[in-house]
Amino acid sequence: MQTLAEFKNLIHLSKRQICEEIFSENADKIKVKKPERVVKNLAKIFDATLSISNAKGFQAMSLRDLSEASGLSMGALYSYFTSKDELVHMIQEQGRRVTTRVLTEHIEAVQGALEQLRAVIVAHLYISEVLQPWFYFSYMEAKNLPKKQRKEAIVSELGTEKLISDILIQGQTQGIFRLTDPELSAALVKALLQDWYLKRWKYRSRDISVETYAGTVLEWVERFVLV
Amino acid sequence: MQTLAEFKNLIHLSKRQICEEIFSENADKIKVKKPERVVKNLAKIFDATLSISNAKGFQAMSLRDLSEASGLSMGALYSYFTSKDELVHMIQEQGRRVTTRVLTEHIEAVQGALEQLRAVIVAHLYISEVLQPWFYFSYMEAKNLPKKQRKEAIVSELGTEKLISDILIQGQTQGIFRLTDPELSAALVKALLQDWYLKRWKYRSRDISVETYAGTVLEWVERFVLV
DNA sequence: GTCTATACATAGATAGAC
DNA sequence: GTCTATCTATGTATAGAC
Repeated sequence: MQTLAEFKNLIHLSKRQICEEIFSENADKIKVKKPERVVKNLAKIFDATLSISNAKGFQAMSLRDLSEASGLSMGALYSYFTSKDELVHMIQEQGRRVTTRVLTEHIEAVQGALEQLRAVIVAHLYISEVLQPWFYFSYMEAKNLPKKQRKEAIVSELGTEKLISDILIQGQTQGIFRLTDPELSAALVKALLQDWYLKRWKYRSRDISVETYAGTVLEWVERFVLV
Repeated sequence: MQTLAEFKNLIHLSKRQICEEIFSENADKIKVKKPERVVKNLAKIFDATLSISNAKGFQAMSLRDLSEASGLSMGALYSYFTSKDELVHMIQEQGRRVTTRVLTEHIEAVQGALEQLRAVIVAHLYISEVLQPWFYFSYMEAKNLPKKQRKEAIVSELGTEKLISDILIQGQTQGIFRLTDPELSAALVKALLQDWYLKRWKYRSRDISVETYAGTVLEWVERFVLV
């Protein structure tokens, strides 16, 4: 099984690079034009947003809180987004893009249903480890978002689940897996994957590493799906 | 396996009864004195609170929202609680009391580790089905609560998990179960239990009944823990 | 017991100086 | 580009009539 360190090397996912992507996607809405400055300040803004929101909720985070934590004045903040809703949208959009890319790349890198199942499980756990604040935020705030963004979140949730159920179905037609309901099985796998980033405080306090967790999930799933 | 209908008959859990308990626990803080009236209005207030909060978040629910949805004026609301924090505390407290009672009763009703494991899994799924809005609320809002209440929520989370891990350990010493890490296994079981009430929209849209879900979880868990 | 009216604080957002 | 000062809306909570 791939380790987290190997995974990190493979994906080259720097905070800087993510913010650069966000900048180029939202260049029209961001009033500041000097790329280097934008990237630096966006990183501060996103970090602070995730940190405060994950502690007490996005709605409860005032822009004065954000101003203080990010080190930018309220006026300056509004040079990087035009409303609180737009801020959360930028964050959501970018996290989804990265996640989808990483998962599909890891699935396509290997052959065979069992290998692909292992790949998607491990990749999901590792990417949620690397981007834990984003995953937690995304899960917890989804229901509080404006309607359009809520829809996007649901599509995304079902999308990753379909990656898993497709693999399960493929394995079943190949005679490798045996399942009564691949969709339900995929949902349960997803639940195990999500618990990692939802309860990270618990696993950390028990010194459970993501590799240990991944190993256990793989055992559970394989014992259930394999013929 | 017990059905949901049988479970409901067994626990005699009426909304009315729950609100009566809340009343007697908080008689000092509630200004209205006529029991019948209090119970009726508390039910309206709690229903509306859970419904609005689960749609857009407790913090985003204004007391004007709550006033409109419950049919009570803002002034009247404050006859039943003295602050928004106290309202959420009443709700949390009561749900926890009911849940703990139901789970321990169901565990103590049967003998043997495997039977107890089955009992706690099914009971947890069923009680979270009956009180779904409360479970969802409790999970989603826990991190946004004031410090003292947040602690209580964590204690409660770890408490139910310990019910499971104790059973696992007991089964292991009896030679019925084989596990490398009972605590981690209990955590994974809990994750599966929680997914039921966290994603109920998904399971409902797929016509998965709680009995079907319970059956699948039992299969997964048994295949993993049994020697 | 419940209502309406209102006090007071804090929220998001913007204008204009630098 | 960023700041301070400020506008307006909305929040929680309460007072006092009924």
